[in-house]
Amino acid sequence: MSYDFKEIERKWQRFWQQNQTFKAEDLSKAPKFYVLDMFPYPSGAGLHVGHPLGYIASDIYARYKRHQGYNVLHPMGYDSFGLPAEQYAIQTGQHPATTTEVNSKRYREQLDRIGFSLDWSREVKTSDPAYYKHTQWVFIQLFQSWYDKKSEQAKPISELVQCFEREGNRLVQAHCDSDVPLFDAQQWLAMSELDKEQTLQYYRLAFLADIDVNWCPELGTVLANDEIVNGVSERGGHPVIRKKMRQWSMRITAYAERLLKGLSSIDWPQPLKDAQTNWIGRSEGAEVHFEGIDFQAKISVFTTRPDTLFGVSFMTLAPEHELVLKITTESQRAQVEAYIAETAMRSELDRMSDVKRISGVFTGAYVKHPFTAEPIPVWIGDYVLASYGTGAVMAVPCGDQRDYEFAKHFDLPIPNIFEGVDISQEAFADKEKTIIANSDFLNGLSYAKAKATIIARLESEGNGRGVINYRLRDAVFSRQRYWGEPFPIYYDNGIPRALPFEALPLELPEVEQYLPTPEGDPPLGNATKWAWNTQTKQLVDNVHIDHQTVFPLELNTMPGWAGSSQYFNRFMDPQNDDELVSAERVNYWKEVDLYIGGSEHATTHLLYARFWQHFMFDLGKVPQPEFARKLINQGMITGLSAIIYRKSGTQQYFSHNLIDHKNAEAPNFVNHFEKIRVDVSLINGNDELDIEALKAWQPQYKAASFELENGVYTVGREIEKMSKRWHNVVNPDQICDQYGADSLRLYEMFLGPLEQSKPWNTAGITGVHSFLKKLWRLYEQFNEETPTPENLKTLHKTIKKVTEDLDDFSFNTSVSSFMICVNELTAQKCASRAILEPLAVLISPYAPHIAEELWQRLGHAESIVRERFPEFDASYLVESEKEYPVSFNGKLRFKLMLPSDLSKEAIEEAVMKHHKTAQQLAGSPPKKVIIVPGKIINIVH
RNA sequence: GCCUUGGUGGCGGAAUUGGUAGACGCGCUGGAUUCAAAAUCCAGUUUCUUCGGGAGUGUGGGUUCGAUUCCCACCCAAGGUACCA
Repeated sequence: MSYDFKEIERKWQRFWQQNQTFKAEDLSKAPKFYVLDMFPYPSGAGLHVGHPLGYIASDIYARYKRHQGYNVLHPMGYDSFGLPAEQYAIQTGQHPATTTEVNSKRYREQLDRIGFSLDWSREVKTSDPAYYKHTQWVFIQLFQSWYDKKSEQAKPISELVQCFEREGNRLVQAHCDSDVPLFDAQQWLAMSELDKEQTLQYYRLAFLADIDVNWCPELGTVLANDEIVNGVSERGGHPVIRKKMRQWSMRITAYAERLLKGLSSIDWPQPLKDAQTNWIGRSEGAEVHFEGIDFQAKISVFTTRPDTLFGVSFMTLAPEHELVLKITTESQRAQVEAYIAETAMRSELDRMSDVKRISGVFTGAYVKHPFTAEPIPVWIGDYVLASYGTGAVMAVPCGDQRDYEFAKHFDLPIPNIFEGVDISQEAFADKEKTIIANSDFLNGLSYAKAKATIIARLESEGNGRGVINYRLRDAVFSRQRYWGEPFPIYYDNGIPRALPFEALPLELPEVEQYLPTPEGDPPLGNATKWAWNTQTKQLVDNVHIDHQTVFPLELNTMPGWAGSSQYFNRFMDPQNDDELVSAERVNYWKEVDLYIGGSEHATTHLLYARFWQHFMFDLGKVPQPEFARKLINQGMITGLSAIIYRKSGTQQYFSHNLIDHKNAEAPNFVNHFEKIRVDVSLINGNDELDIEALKAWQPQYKAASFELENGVYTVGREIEKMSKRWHNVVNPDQICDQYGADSLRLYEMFLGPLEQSKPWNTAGITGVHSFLKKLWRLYEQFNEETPTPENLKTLHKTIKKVTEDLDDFSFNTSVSSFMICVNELTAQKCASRAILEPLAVLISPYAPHIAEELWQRLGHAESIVRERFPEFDASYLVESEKEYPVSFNGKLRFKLMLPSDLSKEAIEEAVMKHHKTAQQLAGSPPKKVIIVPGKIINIVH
């Protein structure tokens, strides 16, 4: 009987489904293990072979852990809110929910064919009201919380209100807006409801604020910084402008320090940790206040080099700085205003394209140096950002290259405050080698000492303080879109109020059009009827849920990352209607033990999800502040595009090597041809084009002529992202049809290290496929014979390697080990049950369908899934490796390799024996004998 | 510019703590089987060579008896980030 993978795979997929083999048991006595993939957005294009890479790896690991006796949670769902479905809706009128439904069904079919051991009973969709009810709940909790710096955690806003009623806000240490006014209890009590609320908005973790946003007129929506690439929207490439709008924000900055510190407690890839660290951008320094000389104000600057305070020769403000117009002298006013207008005009794109340009204007104003009282001129310049630090810098040209260039350009003084340093060509910024000079009480001090000294002095004299600054900004949380979670918020005379939990979910209403309203409201402004939890209708009856009338609803929706920020907890308890997750369940499953997904989410999903998890931890709802203990970034599988070359202006196509790709003078230089990408399925393993198939593919090639080399047309190849556009997409269904799911799984792993990105090339799959056929044959006539030592060595060598590989996620080399194992056993003519049984278990995480079938063939009635993973026995290897010889490499060096677990006596004996041999061969006694314990002995002449 | 990761045959990639570089697979060459093909199996496949042996893991140094592996400098590629004071 031959290896009929189609039949086998169908049979076992059905078996697993019918028996619910992979259903995770909640609150089991067995140790838990939670393996999670980043859930996909179900796009219309379906899966290509790049998508399942991470899923296959996590599936292998999940199956391995089951073999080790763990109760494994391995769920899957869909991140189903998103812009493509909405844009499709705008174009076709098709409801995004319908599109999403169709697409996720297709995803499910494709995933099922690969044979994943997923617990589908826990499937979640972020666009499902039963799911986003809990996303809305988290939002309400954030809205009802503030961050207490004293205890370093979030607390209920009601506590804050009590405190205000008791003593005002003077003693409150909260993470809040810097410009919150101070008040006492009486003043608080005297405030109107609206004023009270506006004050609370400075403290809430989810709050409304007028902020400068990136507005994309084309999409009619606000974009986050990370949704903009090179000044245009990531999706669609539309222009983006700056605009002030009232928006919901998330006070993620409150958690900056904890998000930074938390990184050391989790096992995530270093590049990802670095990306988050840089994104948070902690810098330690000082705030220094400079008194105005001819105006009544202080200007504060943030600096990381307070030690260079005596090197200040001017100050630069951002053009948007609030004091600019106030301090500008009459003689400079025209120039300053012109400069401000000019910078406001410049788009982000312009600013980025010439960052090297030096520009600025003198305001005419002076401030006083806090120690020398020298007058310091105040300039404005667009290299200073309004949104970082205080929007003002003290310029120390001798110690900062940008200040240096600015000073050179405008002919400002460059005083030197460094001992023994030449600054005639460039600034000196090496902190480690700094010795301060010409700086009064700082002379002779190092960077660190000078910094500490001056901060102490600034603080004692009241003109500054040590501060820690972060680059991280609060996250804008409103989107002017339809296809997202509605905010559970209504407005009572302009006061935002949260809906009661009993009214949730506040469902996404039907609309006629998915575009903004003529009045410029978001798409939800088109809705006339809203649905809410009818069971509790009476509870919200006093809230007219109809934005047309007394209590308008919030019309924005939440951004894409809202739904993915707690889904990992929801999988623990997906049917729970009362809570996001019950305490009982989350205390059993705790956290994700292995999380696999792409690195593109480093500063978005992964940062926001950590933020929400820390918040949930503060609420006491989850036992761990970090949601994923270990994370692996799988690499991207790129496509290998196939290119044919058409001579410009003709219908003649030239084979790849008939074209000169380098020499621009050649008549057949590549520039005289058009590069056209054709479907990769038209190409065979040798890069040869099937011309007849090409003609059948697109009619335009029927009339074309082809210039061949050696009778074939060879295509050019280029590695690019897999995309329909480039015709280089390989569909996993095709592979499953032709070679089977087990071949696909093995091949994706065999392609290379999991974390590395690599091109897909279907040609190589025959290797793993014929391996499976060999494996199949090996089991064809199993017997009950006792295995030979040689057989056992082969088996245990493989067990050792595969176990090690699984433990450090080098799945690619395991596939090689399996191949070697099967080749050796075939050569040894071994079909002993004692060998084949453990081998089937060993291989089952990688190729589960064939393993199940072989297991059954060995006479087992039960599925292989709960079988224990075979244990490695070192004695089988040692026995046969004792034979290792002394080697003589021609350079009077002798090496003796011994098995790793010999006794000390045995090693000494071996050394003495080979010492003699060495002497005989070399004609002289060895100079030295190097013994690396347990491993290798070198005898050197 | 800065941060990170990487650079090994025609190709994807192996190589324990430094210890026979190129495992395994693809491709290619030759052979067996076959009327023939497919499939399968066997052998060979870094490179140069006067067949003795040289050279060789991006480049140049260093440490070492010994370096793909460790250290220093540089080059190249990919990804992230950017006037962050």
